[in-house]
Amino acid sequence: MATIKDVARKAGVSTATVSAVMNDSAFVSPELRARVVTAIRELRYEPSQAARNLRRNRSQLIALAVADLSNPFYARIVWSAEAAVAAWGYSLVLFNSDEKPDTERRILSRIRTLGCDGMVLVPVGAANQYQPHEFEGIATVLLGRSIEGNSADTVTIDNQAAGRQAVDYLLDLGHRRIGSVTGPMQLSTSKGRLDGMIDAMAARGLAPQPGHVRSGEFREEAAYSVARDMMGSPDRPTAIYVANGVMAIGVMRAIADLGLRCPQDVSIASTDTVAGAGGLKPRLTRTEHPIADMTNEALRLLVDRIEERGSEPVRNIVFQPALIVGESCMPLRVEAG
Amino acid sequence: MATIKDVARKAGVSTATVSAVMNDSAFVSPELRARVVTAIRELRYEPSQAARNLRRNRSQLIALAVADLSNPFYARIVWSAEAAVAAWGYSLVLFNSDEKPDTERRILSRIRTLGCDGMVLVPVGAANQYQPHEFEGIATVLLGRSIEGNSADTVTIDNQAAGRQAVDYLLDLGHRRIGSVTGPMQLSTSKGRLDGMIDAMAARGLAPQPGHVRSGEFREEAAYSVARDMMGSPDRPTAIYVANGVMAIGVMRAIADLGLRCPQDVSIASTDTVAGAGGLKPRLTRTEHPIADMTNEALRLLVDRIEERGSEPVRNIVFQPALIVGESCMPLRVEAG
DNA sequence: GGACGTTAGCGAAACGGTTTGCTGTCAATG
DNA sequence: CATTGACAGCAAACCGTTTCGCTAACGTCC
Repeated sequence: MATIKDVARKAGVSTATVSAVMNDSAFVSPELRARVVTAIRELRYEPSQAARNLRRNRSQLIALAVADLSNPFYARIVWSAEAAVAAWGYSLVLFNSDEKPDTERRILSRIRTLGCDGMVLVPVGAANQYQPHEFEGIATVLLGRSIEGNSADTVTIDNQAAGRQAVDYLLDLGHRRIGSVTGPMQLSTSKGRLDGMIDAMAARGLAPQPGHVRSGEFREEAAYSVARDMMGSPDRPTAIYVANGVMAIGVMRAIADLGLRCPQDVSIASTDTVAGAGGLKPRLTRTEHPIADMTNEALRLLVDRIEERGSEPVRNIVFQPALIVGESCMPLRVEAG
Repeated sequence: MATIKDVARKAGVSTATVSAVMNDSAFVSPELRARVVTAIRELRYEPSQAARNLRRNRSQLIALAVADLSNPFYARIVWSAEAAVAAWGYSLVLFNSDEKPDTERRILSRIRTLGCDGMVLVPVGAANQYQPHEFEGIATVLLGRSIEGNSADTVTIDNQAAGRQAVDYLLDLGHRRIGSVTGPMQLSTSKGRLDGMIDAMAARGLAPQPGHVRSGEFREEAAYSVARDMMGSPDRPTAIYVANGVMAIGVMRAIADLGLRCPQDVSIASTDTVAGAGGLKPRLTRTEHPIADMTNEALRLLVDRIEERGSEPVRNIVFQPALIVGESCMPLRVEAG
């Protein structure tokens, strides 16, 4: 590996001049510049990022820590984030906390020692599990979920609106006994979506029955067993609002295994899905997030923080969900004429 | 941020001693060790990875460059790779070449300047597009696809076997007019799978009709238009072998849009799918790859190369595909008694 | 008791860049 | 002609570690 000294020697100049040429950081006469450029090409010189990092105290690395890489929703975020990070001239270091606060803690520490210039984090823990020093000295944007009391920038969706939209749709179809399969209650997303549901029902003088609201991990399996349990009883709901995409798949599987049909016997609406890349039948009625836009915005905010160093006020960007009507819902059949 | 010098001063020792304590690289008397440990804790000292990288010429970074992050197949690889990389004590830097050789070239250069200790690459170009120096001095494992003439370790599947298995299955169902929608011919995967198909047919004295073999980008849209074209003509095939998962979705969509049914009118078999996370209906008959195993193996080989420095012989690991029978194929209906 | 081996710990030289003065040159100016 | 200013380019300091080679101090053995 050629170093800057080799280039300098070959071109008959000082290393400072080579550095100036590399970075366009000072004027260099055309003649010398040409000699340097030639030497660089001939030696196939590439500057050592490590040395540069040490001196500049920068790493050109942006960390992304998502909650669950097996979830297509996060895979989609990763896709967008890679493109955005590259476009800003950084490289993406990827972490998966797998919804485990302990793993997340290790990741935060790792991000710190790697010296990443900034991080985009989808937090998985309850607000009180975070230490302030875990965020000190590193630009941070929280994506999708927020942490109460944390002073980082956030990019989220309006979860209450999502729950409200989906459940309003079910109510408009005539459903009254509506259940919900939702995520862990310590997460802002789960809580917001459920609140939205309760709002929507309350606005019509209704409330979900106690046994019809179940929460569990944001995973297909958890949703499957919860739904199977809930839908087994005779006073089962006629419609279900599911808080995320992979859970919706679990719920649909549970319903099929119970011998029920969707949408004829049970209507299903969800939030946040990318499930099945369009191939799932019936296609889910759902509220979608503008994932790519959200991710781009998160990186815009982050790069802004990294490069401005300024202490602008905290920014909380909230995106609105949009209802996408599929084939997973039907008007309530009146059971006795 | 406290440096090693601050710690040394506070503990009344030299930086060499602090370093020895940090790395357990030399014997330090219990007394001094205790003083150093205290100082480290009190100053909340964390060594600068940048300085360490410069000195050790290591970055603890492993790069993964995949061909298409929007493809669930690669998303699955990313998931496995993140876990494996973390388990080996490295961090994952992720790149997406988006099937573009130019982008890939930039990525390779970026990986080099970042000083990644190694890389796992899903190559997207033809063999003659690579310069030997692009792989010099950095441990490399090619995953999924190989590059003819390249001396890196590889982890691939037996593509011919995959094509053969899938097409044999279609032949066993009685199909004779079998078509194929496959990927770009400069890729080892596309070529191998098609060869396998041709082998299987040749073994029964058959050959695909010229217009029934179409290749295009490994994308849903490309497959859609190619399939629509091929299936529009009256002598259309009764079965199609599709070379990858996202293409299979495109083909199924094309068939539905042409008013044909799968499997009643057209049987479809594919290779390499993770499509639709199990939700796709009808479920595809396909040959699957052990993606997680392949990825783990790739990282095992890579870490081995990184840490052994030895010049063991090149290793080419080939995994066997397995046929998974879904509902997308039917026996050929005899058209005239 | 001197020669010699061990060994804990230290000082200083790397590692490969960037950046800050500083120097020497040359043209313009009074 | 002496002074000044602009400016191209350089030498050296610096970033925060690791590591090599050395030095004392100490115990051992003839």
